[in-house]
Amino acid sequence: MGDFVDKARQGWAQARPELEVSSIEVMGRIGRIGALTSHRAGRDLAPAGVTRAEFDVLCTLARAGGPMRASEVTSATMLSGASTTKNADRLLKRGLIERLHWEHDGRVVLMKLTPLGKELVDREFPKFLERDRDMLAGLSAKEEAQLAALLRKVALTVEAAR
Amino acid sequence: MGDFVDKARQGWAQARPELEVSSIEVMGRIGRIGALTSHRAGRDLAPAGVTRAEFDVLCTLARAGGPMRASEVTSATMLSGASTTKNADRLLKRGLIERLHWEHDGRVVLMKLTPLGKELVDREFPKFLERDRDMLAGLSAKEEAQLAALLRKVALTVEAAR
DNA sequence: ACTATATATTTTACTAGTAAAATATATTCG
DNA sequence: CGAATATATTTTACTAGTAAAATATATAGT
Repeated sequence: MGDFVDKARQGWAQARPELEVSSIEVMGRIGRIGALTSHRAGRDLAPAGVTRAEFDVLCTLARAGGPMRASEVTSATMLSGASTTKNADRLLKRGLIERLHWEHDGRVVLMKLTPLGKELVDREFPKFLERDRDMLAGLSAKEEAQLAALLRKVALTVEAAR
Repeated sequence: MGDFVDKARQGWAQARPELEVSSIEVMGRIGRIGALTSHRAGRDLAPAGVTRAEFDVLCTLARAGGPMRASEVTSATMLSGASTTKNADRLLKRGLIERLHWEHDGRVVLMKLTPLGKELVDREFPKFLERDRDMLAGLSAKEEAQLAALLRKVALTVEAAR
């Protein structure tokens, strides 16, 4: 009994036996796991009234600890600047963040969690972490550490490739 | 010099030292690597005139080797059924797939690559694999196999959690 | 056979995301 | 200083994705 990538590999072995597809064993699984967990998080966040992307913004601000430039939020969330503006509008309307202007540069917009936004993160982020931990339940502590270290290497390569 | 998740962990350690966030070492990296590679693939596919999602449909059909139900394409690509219809419309208009009807069940729509669609996959999929291999260049063969095996375990858990 | 129910896909109405243009502010250099 | 250029964000116009309703076909129960 295999996972999605086992089936995909079998398919390619039949359809294009000459192709060296082994890299999908890693990259294909990363894509699949990422998509599944992102969908799942979106579903679980619906009752809280925020989308996956909005929650991502809130968490980014929560771990920054203080005001953050819109452009920093953009690069952390990997969305476009236009999306950051829209997410900020929606979060503002719900009273979860506030917009500030920076005295040293009038072009810059700072975003900051409101107490209500902090509450939402305090309530939802632990659930998010718990779901993530559940997905790793099949691994020993040692395996989890090994996996993290290997992924870190890949992440550094991918981030360097821009 | 750390990756995105190293920075995120530092942030949480400062902002919420009581939270057990170690699972982001794995799940956060999976999400980040997945998003980065997906963006990259989208950019690289633009000259070929297809989106990342459309290419995913074409590859799914290519490795199936023959006609596939629309619903099977939907579950393989993890998009909604409505998206499959739209992707099929666009790919049809470009002459990359054809739609067939199944004699045994009139509700079913079958999708199948045209020779032009096959050509596109034959041309673009190897580039896609090469980019993936480049992202794994920092790993030894043994490490890559280890990483694949660990991810497979996680994938099975995540897919079972459906 | 006939009604009710289930299934596969498409359509509709809407939301979220983006690229490029527009706006506003800052910096540089003659 | 002041014109040209650079930077940060927002607006505009558009594309892609979705949930739910609609459509079409199939299956089950009587």
